[in-house]
Amino acid sequence: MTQEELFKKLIAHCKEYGYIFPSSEIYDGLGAVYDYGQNGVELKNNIKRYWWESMVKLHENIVGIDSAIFMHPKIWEASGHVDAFNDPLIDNKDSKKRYRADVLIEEYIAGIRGKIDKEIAKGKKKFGDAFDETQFCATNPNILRLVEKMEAVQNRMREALNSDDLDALKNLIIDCEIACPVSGTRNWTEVRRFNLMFSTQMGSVSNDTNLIYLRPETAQGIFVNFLNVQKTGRMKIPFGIAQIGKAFRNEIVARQFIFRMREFEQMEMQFFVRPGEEMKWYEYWKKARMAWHRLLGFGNEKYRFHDHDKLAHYANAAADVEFNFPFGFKEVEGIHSRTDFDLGNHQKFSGKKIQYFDPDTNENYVPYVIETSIGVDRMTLLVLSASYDEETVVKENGETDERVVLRIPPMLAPVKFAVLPLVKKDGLPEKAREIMEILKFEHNSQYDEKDTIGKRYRRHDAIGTPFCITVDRQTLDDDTVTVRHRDTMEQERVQVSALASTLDKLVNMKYSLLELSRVSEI
RNA sequence: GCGGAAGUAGCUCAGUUGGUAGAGCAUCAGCCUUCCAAGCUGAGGGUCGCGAGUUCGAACCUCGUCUUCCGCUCCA
Repeated sequence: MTQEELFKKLIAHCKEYGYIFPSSEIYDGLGAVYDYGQNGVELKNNIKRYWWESMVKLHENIVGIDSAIFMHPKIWEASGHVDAFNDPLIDNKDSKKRYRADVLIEEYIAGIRGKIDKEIAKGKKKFGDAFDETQFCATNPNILRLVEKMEAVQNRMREALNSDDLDALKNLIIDCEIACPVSGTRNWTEVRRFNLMFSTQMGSVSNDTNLIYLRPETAQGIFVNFLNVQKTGRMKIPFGIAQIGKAFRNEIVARQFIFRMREFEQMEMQFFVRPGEEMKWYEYWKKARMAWHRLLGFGNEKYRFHDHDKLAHYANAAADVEFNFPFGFKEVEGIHSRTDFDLGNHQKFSGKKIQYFDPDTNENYVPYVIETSIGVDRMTLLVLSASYDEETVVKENGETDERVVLRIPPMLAPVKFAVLPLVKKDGLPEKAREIMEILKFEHNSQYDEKDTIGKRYRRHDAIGTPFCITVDRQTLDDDTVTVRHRDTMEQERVQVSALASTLDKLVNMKYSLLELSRVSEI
């Protein structure tokens, strides 16, 4: 089976077993929007809890917040999103390549500048020591012509960008005879502007409304609350603020199931540090985050770091945690050293002093920030794709059979226990209900008496239930049940009175967190 | 956005040169009772993605449109 087939099967499985549905499906769906079903929401909540507790519960210097999706429009100017997320784009119809229209023109201008430099170099060679660059440029006809052309192009571009005239940009590209570097043709589409931020209006009176953006990332909610949290929580640097929440990006291309959605959920933690110490903490968080991933036990070889060469406008170091999805190694989490860019810019744009007085150094400064930012939906997809397995089982009579099993780490599984009476008579259902009444207060449990026991086991394999507890006639005699393990299909007999405590060790998240706190110590 | 592939029951898919829809599994009810999915009986469920066009007649042909998957690009 190819990875592509596997991915398609996974998507079908997610729908069939109540994990993930296309949004608005009865109306033909809505592009790149998905809903989580009865099992998906449990898995997603467990992932969020694993993250939140590993951050907020295990670190006494990390606290959480929950900031609003609507924020003051100026925040997105300060963060750089208004500029960075608002590109004029143009496609070459032959090569199918997409470019930023202004970048194409900038490159063209750079080309002219190169020609001018060449002319100057020629002049230098010709006149030697007597060469006067200013004089030369003011008189050389070739240079004068090139400069005039360059300035004309620059002016036209500036004018077009300032007046938001996309047709003028297109015309400029046509007039300059700019060709696609790949195809070499000048077969261009219209210039279009893609604002990656969703917007809406705030205020109900139409002529008195403000344009409000849906946040494209949760991080800014943390930065603008830096002082609130630092002061009210009496936080001392280094400390972190964590947040889980929805963010929205109007992606041009949103695909690959829940990997890239227009509405998505992030788990972000901004860690504030003393300037100059950021690289130490950057390394710390790279290590700590990788440990968090690896503890899930999907195999260390499925993860790798991708260090960025080209950095975003806010960062001085950045790495991605990549996971080997069915469609290749892709980013699931980013760890960024954001310097003082965000807090500094908010200080500038808001006019409020956003600084920290460090009692150890007796200094006031704008803290540096290390960010860890992970996509909840991507993490959910990671768990599902890593857990999905089609296993060939050999039956007692020698025949082979296939079972589909989601090997979700027990602490993340939507349903922990299934309580099953072997048959639907002789008081077994009643006994099973009794056990159910105990277990349902411990962990998410399901009762099922329909169909043969084998069918029920397979049904729970398919949704990833780690343990099936089967009540048989022997249970009525000695108060023991069979515990059937999802991964090995092995069974053991356990006293009903010991059931909750025995199984708790296998499914309770706290044991994993304990393990994590050991491995992340530096 | 452009190109490629696809869309028929909850799922996987049949459906002949155009003649008003089928199977298996699943679901529900009942019978049976057996620790690894296929025992028996019965039932429900589809305006064939949507909209036009051609035709006496369209799941099938034509056009448009929507959605999904793959490639290009970006990112959590």
